[in-house]
Amino acid sequence: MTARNSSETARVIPEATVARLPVYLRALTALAESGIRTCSSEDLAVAAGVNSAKLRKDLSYLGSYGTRGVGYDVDYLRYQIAREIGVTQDWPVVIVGIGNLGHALANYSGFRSRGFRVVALLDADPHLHDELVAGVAVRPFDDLEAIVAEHGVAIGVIATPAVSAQNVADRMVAAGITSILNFAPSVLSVPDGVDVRKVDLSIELQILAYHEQRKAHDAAGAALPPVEGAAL
Amino acid sequence: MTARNSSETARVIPEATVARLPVYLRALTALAESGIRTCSSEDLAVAAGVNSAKLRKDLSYLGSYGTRGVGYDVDYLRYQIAREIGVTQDWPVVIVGIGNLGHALANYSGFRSRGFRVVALLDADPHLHDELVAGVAVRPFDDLEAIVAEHGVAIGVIATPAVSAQNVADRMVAAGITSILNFAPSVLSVPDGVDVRKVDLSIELQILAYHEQRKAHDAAGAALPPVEGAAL
DNA sequence: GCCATTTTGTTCCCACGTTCACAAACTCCT
DNA sequence: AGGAGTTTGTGAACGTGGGAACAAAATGGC
Repeated sequence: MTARNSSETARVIPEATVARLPVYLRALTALAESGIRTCSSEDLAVAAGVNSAKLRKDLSYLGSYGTRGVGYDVDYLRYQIAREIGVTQDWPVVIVGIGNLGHALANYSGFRSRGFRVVALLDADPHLHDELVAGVAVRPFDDLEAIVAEHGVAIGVIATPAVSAQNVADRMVAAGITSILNFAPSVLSVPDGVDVRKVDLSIELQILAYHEQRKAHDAAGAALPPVEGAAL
Repeated sequence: MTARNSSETARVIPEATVARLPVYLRALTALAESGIRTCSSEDLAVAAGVNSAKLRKDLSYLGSYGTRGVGYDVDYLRYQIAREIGVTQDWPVVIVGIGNLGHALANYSGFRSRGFRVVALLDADPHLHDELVAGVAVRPFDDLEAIVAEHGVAIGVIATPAVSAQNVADRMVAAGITSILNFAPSVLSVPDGVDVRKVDLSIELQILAYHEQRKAHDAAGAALPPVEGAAL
């Protein structure tokens, strides 16, 4: 029951909607770059790959930013979503674990262009220290606390092997980080109030493999005659 | 109604359950490596970071592999889940787009250890051709069809820039690939029967940023008096 | 053999998310 | 100005998923 700002209405955006807002943002940016000034919910829904009713309901959680009979002003809606997500401000980020994936993340241009600024790359391996990756020098993991304090870092990215991940997360939380993006294949336990999101490359492939196997299985089952030979 | 195997029951596993099976598999592997032979649903639930009731319900979709009053045999359950997902067999995979992320994916050991074999790395850039990445030579993108046909590839990974992603997906589908893991920040349109899963690094960060902003906002809102009354 | 104990498998119920369908509201044309 | 045509915003129905609670089944002690 914290005090609510009077200018905001209900202000309870469902988690599923939050996860789609960045997709809408990207679609709106693409439309804007095509020179399109106005779009209908149907247009935007197609660009974002969702149902238009869902899109309208999602946007309605933010407010009434469209005009009936007309549609949405691309730039205006884009700004409103960006403000809602928080990407109009600058988010300092630290990346821990500069292996192959850490390299790729440090070089990923999609971060900087969306308000995320990589302020430090950390690794426990001394051989990597002072090496420049994407123009940023790799520093010792023990510098974590100083860097977090100096830059006011709230978001940390873990790209270490699984065995180190929990230790890194503990140190991050102790240093004051409250949001963690975890690429290590391990379950992190963190205190309440700390958000963790997990990206697991091999899990995604395994989900695909399951469906792939089912396709093959179903096809074989449909192709073979169920009557003969299939002794029960 | 396609013909069903007589030994299988309903065999409709919810999507949410499918997404968790790889997590259970990983947790079981960790338990097995610790020398644990038997575990309760509670033990496994803790290791996987889920509720034990949910875990039991998930496993019940596969069959009755536990023993009441005892628990689950770790190795047996591990095999059953692996078989259900399909990771007991070998899945040839092609990766298209050998930039920073493509490099990281090619080197990711979590693939090979789970039944996924990278049979080819493809890139349109001739400068990369014949370069060895993780022991595999980079080949021209135009070799896609030949490689898919030769190895019977069903799963493709897209790690190209956004502008190329749809074209790569179209070529993959035409070549016979029916499951795509897309790391490019773009919405792919594919025909029915083709599965696409999307991993978007910057979207994950944006979701964290939203929650981070809300934390800061709530804290400020609790400390400061309401600002302006924007009544209608 | 029988009871107490443990733990699974399942049922029931609630909350969340998705989709349909439609009234409200805006533009444009005559 | 008024009506026809669009398109948003939302209420209501529907489906999926999560969690508590419990009956069923196994073990072990006596």
